[in-house]
This record gives sequence, C-alpha cells and structure tokens, in this order.
Amino acid sequence: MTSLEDPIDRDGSASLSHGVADRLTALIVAGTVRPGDKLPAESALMERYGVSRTVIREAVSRLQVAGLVETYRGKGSFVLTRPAQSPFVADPGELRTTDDVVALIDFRLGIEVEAAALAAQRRTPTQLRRLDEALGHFSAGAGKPSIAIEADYTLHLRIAEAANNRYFVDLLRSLGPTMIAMPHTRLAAADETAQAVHFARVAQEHSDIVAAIRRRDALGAAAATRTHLANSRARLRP
Amino acid sequence: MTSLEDPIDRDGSASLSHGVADRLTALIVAGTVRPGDKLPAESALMERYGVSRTVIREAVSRLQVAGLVETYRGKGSFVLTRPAQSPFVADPGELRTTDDVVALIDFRLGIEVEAAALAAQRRTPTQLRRLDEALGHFSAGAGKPSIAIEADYTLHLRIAEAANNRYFVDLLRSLGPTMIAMPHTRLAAADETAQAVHFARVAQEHSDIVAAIRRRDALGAAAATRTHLANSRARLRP
DNA sequence: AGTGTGAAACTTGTCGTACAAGTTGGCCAG
DNA sequence: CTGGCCAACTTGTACGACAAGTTTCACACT
Repeated sequence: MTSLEDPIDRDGSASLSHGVADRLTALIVAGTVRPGDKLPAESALMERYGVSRTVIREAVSRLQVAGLVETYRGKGSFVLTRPAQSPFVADPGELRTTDDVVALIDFRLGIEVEAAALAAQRRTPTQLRRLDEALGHFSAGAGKPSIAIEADYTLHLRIAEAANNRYFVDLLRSLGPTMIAMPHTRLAAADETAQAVHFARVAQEHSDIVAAIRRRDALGAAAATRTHLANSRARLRP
Repeated sequence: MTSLEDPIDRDGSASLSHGVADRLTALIVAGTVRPGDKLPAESALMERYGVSRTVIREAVSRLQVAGLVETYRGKGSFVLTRPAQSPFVADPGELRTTDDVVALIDFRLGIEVEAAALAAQRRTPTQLRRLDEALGHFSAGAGKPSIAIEADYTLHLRIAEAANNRYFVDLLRSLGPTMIAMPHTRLAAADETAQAVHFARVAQEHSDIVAAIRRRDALGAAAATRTHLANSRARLRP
C-alpha cells in the first residue's frame, strides 16, 4: 500500500474522522488492504489524509468497533479477517413504503407459517396456557394501540416459542414489536369504527391460529397463520 | 443521570477508551440513560471517569459506530432508540448434536420453501441464469467437498435473491455456507460410493427446484425445496 | 561468523492546551 | 411580547508532550 496523498474533503458534510474511517473501510472492503495486513502508522495516515492525529485515532476507533481492524500498542493496526457472514439485522426505520411492509410480510409468511405448524405439533400445556394468556392480553388492548402492539408481538412470540426451536424465537425477537405490529400501526390513525372492526378481525384471526394449535392441527395452524398474514398483506395491497 | 465519580481502572487490561465505551454502553443497555436522553458533555465525562478528553472522544466514536448514540456539534450526544431486538445471530459452532442440525433444517424449511415459491413468481432472466450457473458450479464440485459446500451455499443464496426480498437474502447470508451445507458435511467422511450417490441425489434435488423456478411454478418450487430439505432431515433422523 | 544486548527509532495510548464551528439561554431593547 | 445579540456551553480539529510497548540496528563478545 502506497503513501500517496489522498486528502479528505473539508466540505463539512461529515466529520473528518468519519471521512477517514470511510476511506479506510473502502480500502479494506476492496481488498486493497487484506486480512492480516497492517494499516500504515498513524503518522503516515496523517500525512496521507492531511488531518491531525486526533482524527486518525478516532477513525481507527471506529474501524475497531466495526470489527475491521485490531490494534496493538507499539505494533500497529491489523486488518481482521472479514466475517463470512453478518448477523441478520432488521430495523423498523427501514420500513418507509408500502412495498417495504409487504416485503416484511412476505418474509414473515415463511417464518410464521412454519413456526405455527411446528407449534401445533410440539406445543406443551404450559405453552398453550401462555398462548391463551396472550390472546386475552391482546383483547384487553382494544382501543389502546400501544398495549395492542405489545400484545400482538407477545402472541406471535409465544407461537414461535411453542415451536420449540430457538431459531424461530430468535428471529421473531430480532424483528421486535414494531415490525410484527407493522401492518396494524398503519391503522392507528384511522377512525375508531374502522379500527374496532379491524381489531376484532385480527383478534379472530389470532384466535383461529391458537385453536388450531390447541387441537394439534399443523395444517390448520399453518393455514390460519397464512390467512392472518395474507389478510394483513391484502389490506395494504388489494 | 448524576455526575458521580466513576473512575476507570488503569490496570492496562484494556485501553481507557475501551473502558469508557463499555461503561457508557452499560448505562444505555441498562436503560439508565434512555433513548433520546443526552449523554453528559465531554467535560463532564472527563471528570466522571477521570480521563482526558481524547479518551472520551474515542469512546464516543465507538458508541457512534455501535449505533448507540448520535452526536451533533454544539449540542451533544444523544442515545438512539435502543433496538428492542437484537440481531439474529447464527453460529455454526452451536451445531453439536443431530438435534441441533434438525432444528436448523426445520427453520430453513420455513425460510427456503417460502423463498423458492417467491423466486418462482419473481425471478428475472438474469437471476435464472445465475441459478443455472450455480447448478453447474455445484456439479463441478463432485468429489471436492470444499467446492461443493461453497456451491451449495451459492445456489441457496441465488434462490433467495430471486425472491427479490432482501430479508430472505440477508437471513441466508447470516446463516452462511457452513450452516447451509451442514447436513452434507456430515457425509464428507463417508465412503466414496455412498458420497457420490448422495451427491447425485442432492444435485437432482437442486435441479428440481431450479426447474420449477424456471417454469414459474411457485407450488412446485415450494414442494421441491421442502422435499430437498426434508430429505436432508430424513437422512439424519429416519 | 554468529549470537546477544542495549539503545535508538518507531508505534500506539493518554494528557493538556488552543482555536474553530455550532448551539443554547439569558438579557436587553423596541 | 418578540427579536437580536452575546456569553457560556458543546463538539470537532490540531498540536505538542510524555508514557508504554515493539522493532531494528549496531556493537561487543565468543
């Protein structure tokens, strides 16, 4: 890696330390600097990017947290092996358009239909009791969106738990209440009558799922879950 | 949040900036400082932890990259909405027993069956070409486990890509080659004849999935994918 | 010629000082 | 009451200095 000048833009659009971190990240991602290679010393980076040592150090701190380098006093910063896979991250803030929500529902169709079928096969009496509690909790949330959102999430989580497979549980957790409740929060601002009708419909769909799980009907549970999510989808995209 | 003294250990086990970042992270994770709250100013943090401003700034840079705070010149650092959820993390090292692998396959049944059905509905000619390439690549891996494992993963990933839904792609990526190939590596050490028979069977199953996607047969793609994974499952648990 | 030791040069970690750029709140004038 | 100005506050950058750890080179000894 050469020591060519590569000054950072000082247009104020981002802090210099962000800029340097992005530059260095690009080198690593491009493979210009490879796993095991040492980054240039701070003094060389200062020259290269035309910034103070403070900026370099902050930038390197950023790379450390990002898992891109590790640094030893007296030795330098070494590029880490790039992770072959990264965690699955789901951020509610990414859901901006109807298409975004529909994509999420399509994804949940795969997850939750399968989880419900397994729940019907594997649920224990305790888990069934928890499902009933969650149903009751959702019903108690009528007219109270924040309670309903939390109860909605809890019910879906309980279904995943009844599948007795940690992957389904972990994934539901990674989605969180906001994304599970996503289609419903869209209706939070609608008029009260339409909201009550919608709420009752969702409650009925929930009840259908739990009933199938209760009678150990895997196909029924899968169908009820798909109906539930497909209905949510259809409300968004008729 | 008080300004009580809370000096950082200087035992050399970690850099001070790491120590401060961990302390601040703990406050945020514990909910002591809540989303939207402002962290104390750098000067106050210097006093609190008994370190220089450089250390504080580097620590805060760490928190920024970790997505825990965002910082504005003149205003301060504000705690971001704490993810109510944590990323979904899948580690091949966790797969120690047959039950573990079966649980993974059950999970993948939900994901990949749905993804294949969507791929059949949505695939583009380019994506279909990529599927064919991946098929060829897998075939070229006969007798070469490391190539076959990578090609297996690539094929499954291409199917997820053809679903044109980033959630499926991201999740497959989070699983990575090792977990996607998991049932097959179990056979890596078996005798060669059995391995060749098994390889040919897997290749046929792959081909069936791609054929259904080619003819835009969502039900067929779903069935072929379920067959593929269910066969893998059955090989482990007759 | 080979090996070991010590010192200098190099590299990262921390501290302190100073100035620039942006924000906030209080006070005063209209 | 509202708006403007200024001082205090807050973050961003730069610089110099010293501490702690690593590496390299030169010299001395065997």
